[in-house]
Amino acid sequence: MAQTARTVATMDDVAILAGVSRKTVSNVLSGYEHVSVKMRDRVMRAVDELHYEINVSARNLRVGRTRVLGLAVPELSQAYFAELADSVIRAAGARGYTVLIEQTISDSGNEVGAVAAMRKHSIDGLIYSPLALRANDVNQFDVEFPLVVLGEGIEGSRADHVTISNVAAMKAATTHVLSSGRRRVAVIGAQPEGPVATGASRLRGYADALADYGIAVDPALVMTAALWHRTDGVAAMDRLLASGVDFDAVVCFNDALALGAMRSLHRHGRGIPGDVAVVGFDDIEDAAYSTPSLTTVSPQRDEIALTAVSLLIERIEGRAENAAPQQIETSYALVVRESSTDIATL
Amino acid sequence: MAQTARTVATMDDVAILAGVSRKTVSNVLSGYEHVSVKMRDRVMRAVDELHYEINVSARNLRVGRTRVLGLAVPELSQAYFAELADSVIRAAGARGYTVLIEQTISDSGNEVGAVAAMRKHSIDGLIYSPLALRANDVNQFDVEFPLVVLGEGIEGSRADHVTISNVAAMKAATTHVLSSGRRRVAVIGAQPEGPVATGASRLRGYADALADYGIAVDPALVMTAALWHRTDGVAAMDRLLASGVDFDAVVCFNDALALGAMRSLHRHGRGIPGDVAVVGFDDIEDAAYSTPSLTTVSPQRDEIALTAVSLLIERIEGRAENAAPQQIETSYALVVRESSTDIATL
DNA sequence: AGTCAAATTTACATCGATGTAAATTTGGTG
DNA sequence: CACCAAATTTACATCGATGTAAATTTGACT
Repeated sequence: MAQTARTVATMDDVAILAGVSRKTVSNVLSGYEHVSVKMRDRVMRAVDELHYEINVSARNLRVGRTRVLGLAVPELSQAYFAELADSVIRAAGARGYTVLIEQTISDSGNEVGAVAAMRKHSIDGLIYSPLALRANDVNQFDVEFPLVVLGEGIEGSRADHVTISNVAAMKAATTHVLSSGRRRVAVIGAQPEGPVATGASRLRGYADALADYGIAVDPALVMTAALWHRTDGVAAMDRLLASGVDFDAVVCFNDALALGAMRSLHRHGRGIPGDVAVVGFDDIEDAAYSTPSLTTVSPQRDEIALTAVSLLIERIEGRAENAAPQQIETSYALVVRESSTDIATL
Repeated sequence: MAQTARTVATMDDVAILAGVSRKTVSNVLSGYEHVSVKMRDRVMRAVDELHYEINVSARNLRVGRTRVLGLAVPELSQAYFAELADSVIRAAGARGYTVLIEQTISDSGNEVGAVAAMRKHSIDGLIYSPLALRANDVNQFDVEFPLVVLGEGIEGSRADHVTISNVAAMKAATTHVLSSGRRRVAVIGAQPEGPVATGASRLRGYADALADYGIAVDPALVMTAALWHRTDGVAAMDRLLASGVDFDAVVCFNDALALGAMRSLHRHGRGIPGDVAVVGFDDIEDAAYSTPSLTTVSPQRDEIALTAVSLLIERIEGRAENAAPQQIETSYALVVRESSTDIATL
């Protein structure tokens, strides 16, 4: 019987052993306040003796809630999303919720709608971190349960949005390299298929920073990347180098792109930061350990996770039932490391 | 009402609309074979019309299963575990199961037992990937549901174990640097608090390789690391360099340690692979993109995940109820990259 | 001691799907 | 056309916990 599930005590068993009714046991366990100390002790003793654990399915069925939050991310193997998931799991755990992770890339249905249908009864709400949002993605958001989207709000969205200040953060990153005297600043990560929320904002932050220095955006320095994986960063930098255009810095829309770009630069014998300064975005763990270490924009992951989880739980537990959709901006910090400073930091 | 959960159709509603009994609907949906085509169509039309989705809690309560697998890993933010989780989620998904991830580090109870109690009714089985196992951890494994442990089996364990061939893999890695003529091979990752399964095996693989070359293990070259994070790799290499001992290669028990070690070497002006060859273990994504790229042992993550999920589901669905605990070794491959070859690969 | 309100416990229906076993329909045969 | 077996559908109890409302106990106060 080593691996066979044993029969497990039910609330009735506890009640019988304690010599009370089932409801009394339920009251004790759910912390109902008007229960005598004597009763509570008696019941708890029975609970301990039987190693009783509540049957979640039964409670869920009765209450209509599961205390499970969905988290939909493109794929966990991308460091940013893994670290985000880590934070979300902790934040949810602290509030007594567990997290079910969906990977939206290469799962059959890669839209919220699909997740929504599948999970209608198994999650109380969903935190959705899309790769990129387009204007007409709004209708995806019309789902059966509360939804918090990580990323900029889009016109007409009825979901809550939690996002870093993309324009300001990217502007700060770009200004950082400009302030060290560099003037030919390339950018990697623009979306090839037209503007989408996050990418568009980061591009604007880049342009704004240049504008402050009286520099016009040079289209030859704007590299697109369909996805934001390392390999796309390598490809983009390869193209940039092949084009022969002159540049002395590159700001990337995420760290994976930046690490890929550094890989390409290294292979082509360009010095970092001597020939080219590199800046990323996300502050994934690798950024601190790459060679050279990567200057990057650090979003406060824990803050994002906590905010998203709180918002979601408010909606779920009905305290914010009819409140208008919220759009919350979280803070960021520019972490300067070796890839953008000519003087070694250590 | 934007964010309020609406009332949702039940199986009874479908039955009424289709003009049949509830059980007939259930039969159609669960794929019972003796259902007329006419009936099936009629029911499915009603299902579509009402956008009916089955209530998982109710089904779980009735069948006593949840079709949810637990996955306990130390922390998702470590690339290896994130990539593993990715694979497990896909493998489980293909079998119609979903995955609930537990992080065992810094969650209140960091033992399987704790997970077990909490999740008794919410998961059908657990895949446990411990950081390190000691002999007396076996008693943790006496839980209410099927358990598959990722890592070497330990004496007396009644769980199934799925593991890479640690001795062989580490021996191959060590032999690789020896075969290129290096003779002073350091190792990072030995467990300071006495031997535990995985670390002990990898250390043995290292020693075996040296033995084949007639070299004795030099304790001065064996560096411990309490955890296997990048920062521990940095610390270990710092200590090694500070000790002044001579070495021309280092094999590490995982990639994070190796990347940390490379970071330290780089900072101290040692060339890789010129002065020191570096080899890791795990083949996380960063390994391919580090500078220089990292030679490492690649466990077949998908194979591990698939094997673990299959074993677990066999136990859950009762087809292997009383079979003896299994111990399955999965394959590995040595991926040679720049960090161990003097001739640049690209 | 008698009353009444508050405190506490109890009985019972209910959440939604499924297994069992009985009831009914369908179809093939002689 | 009657009859039996096979195919299909139906009724009903059940999984385990919780909310409602009624029943009972407790206790304060006159």
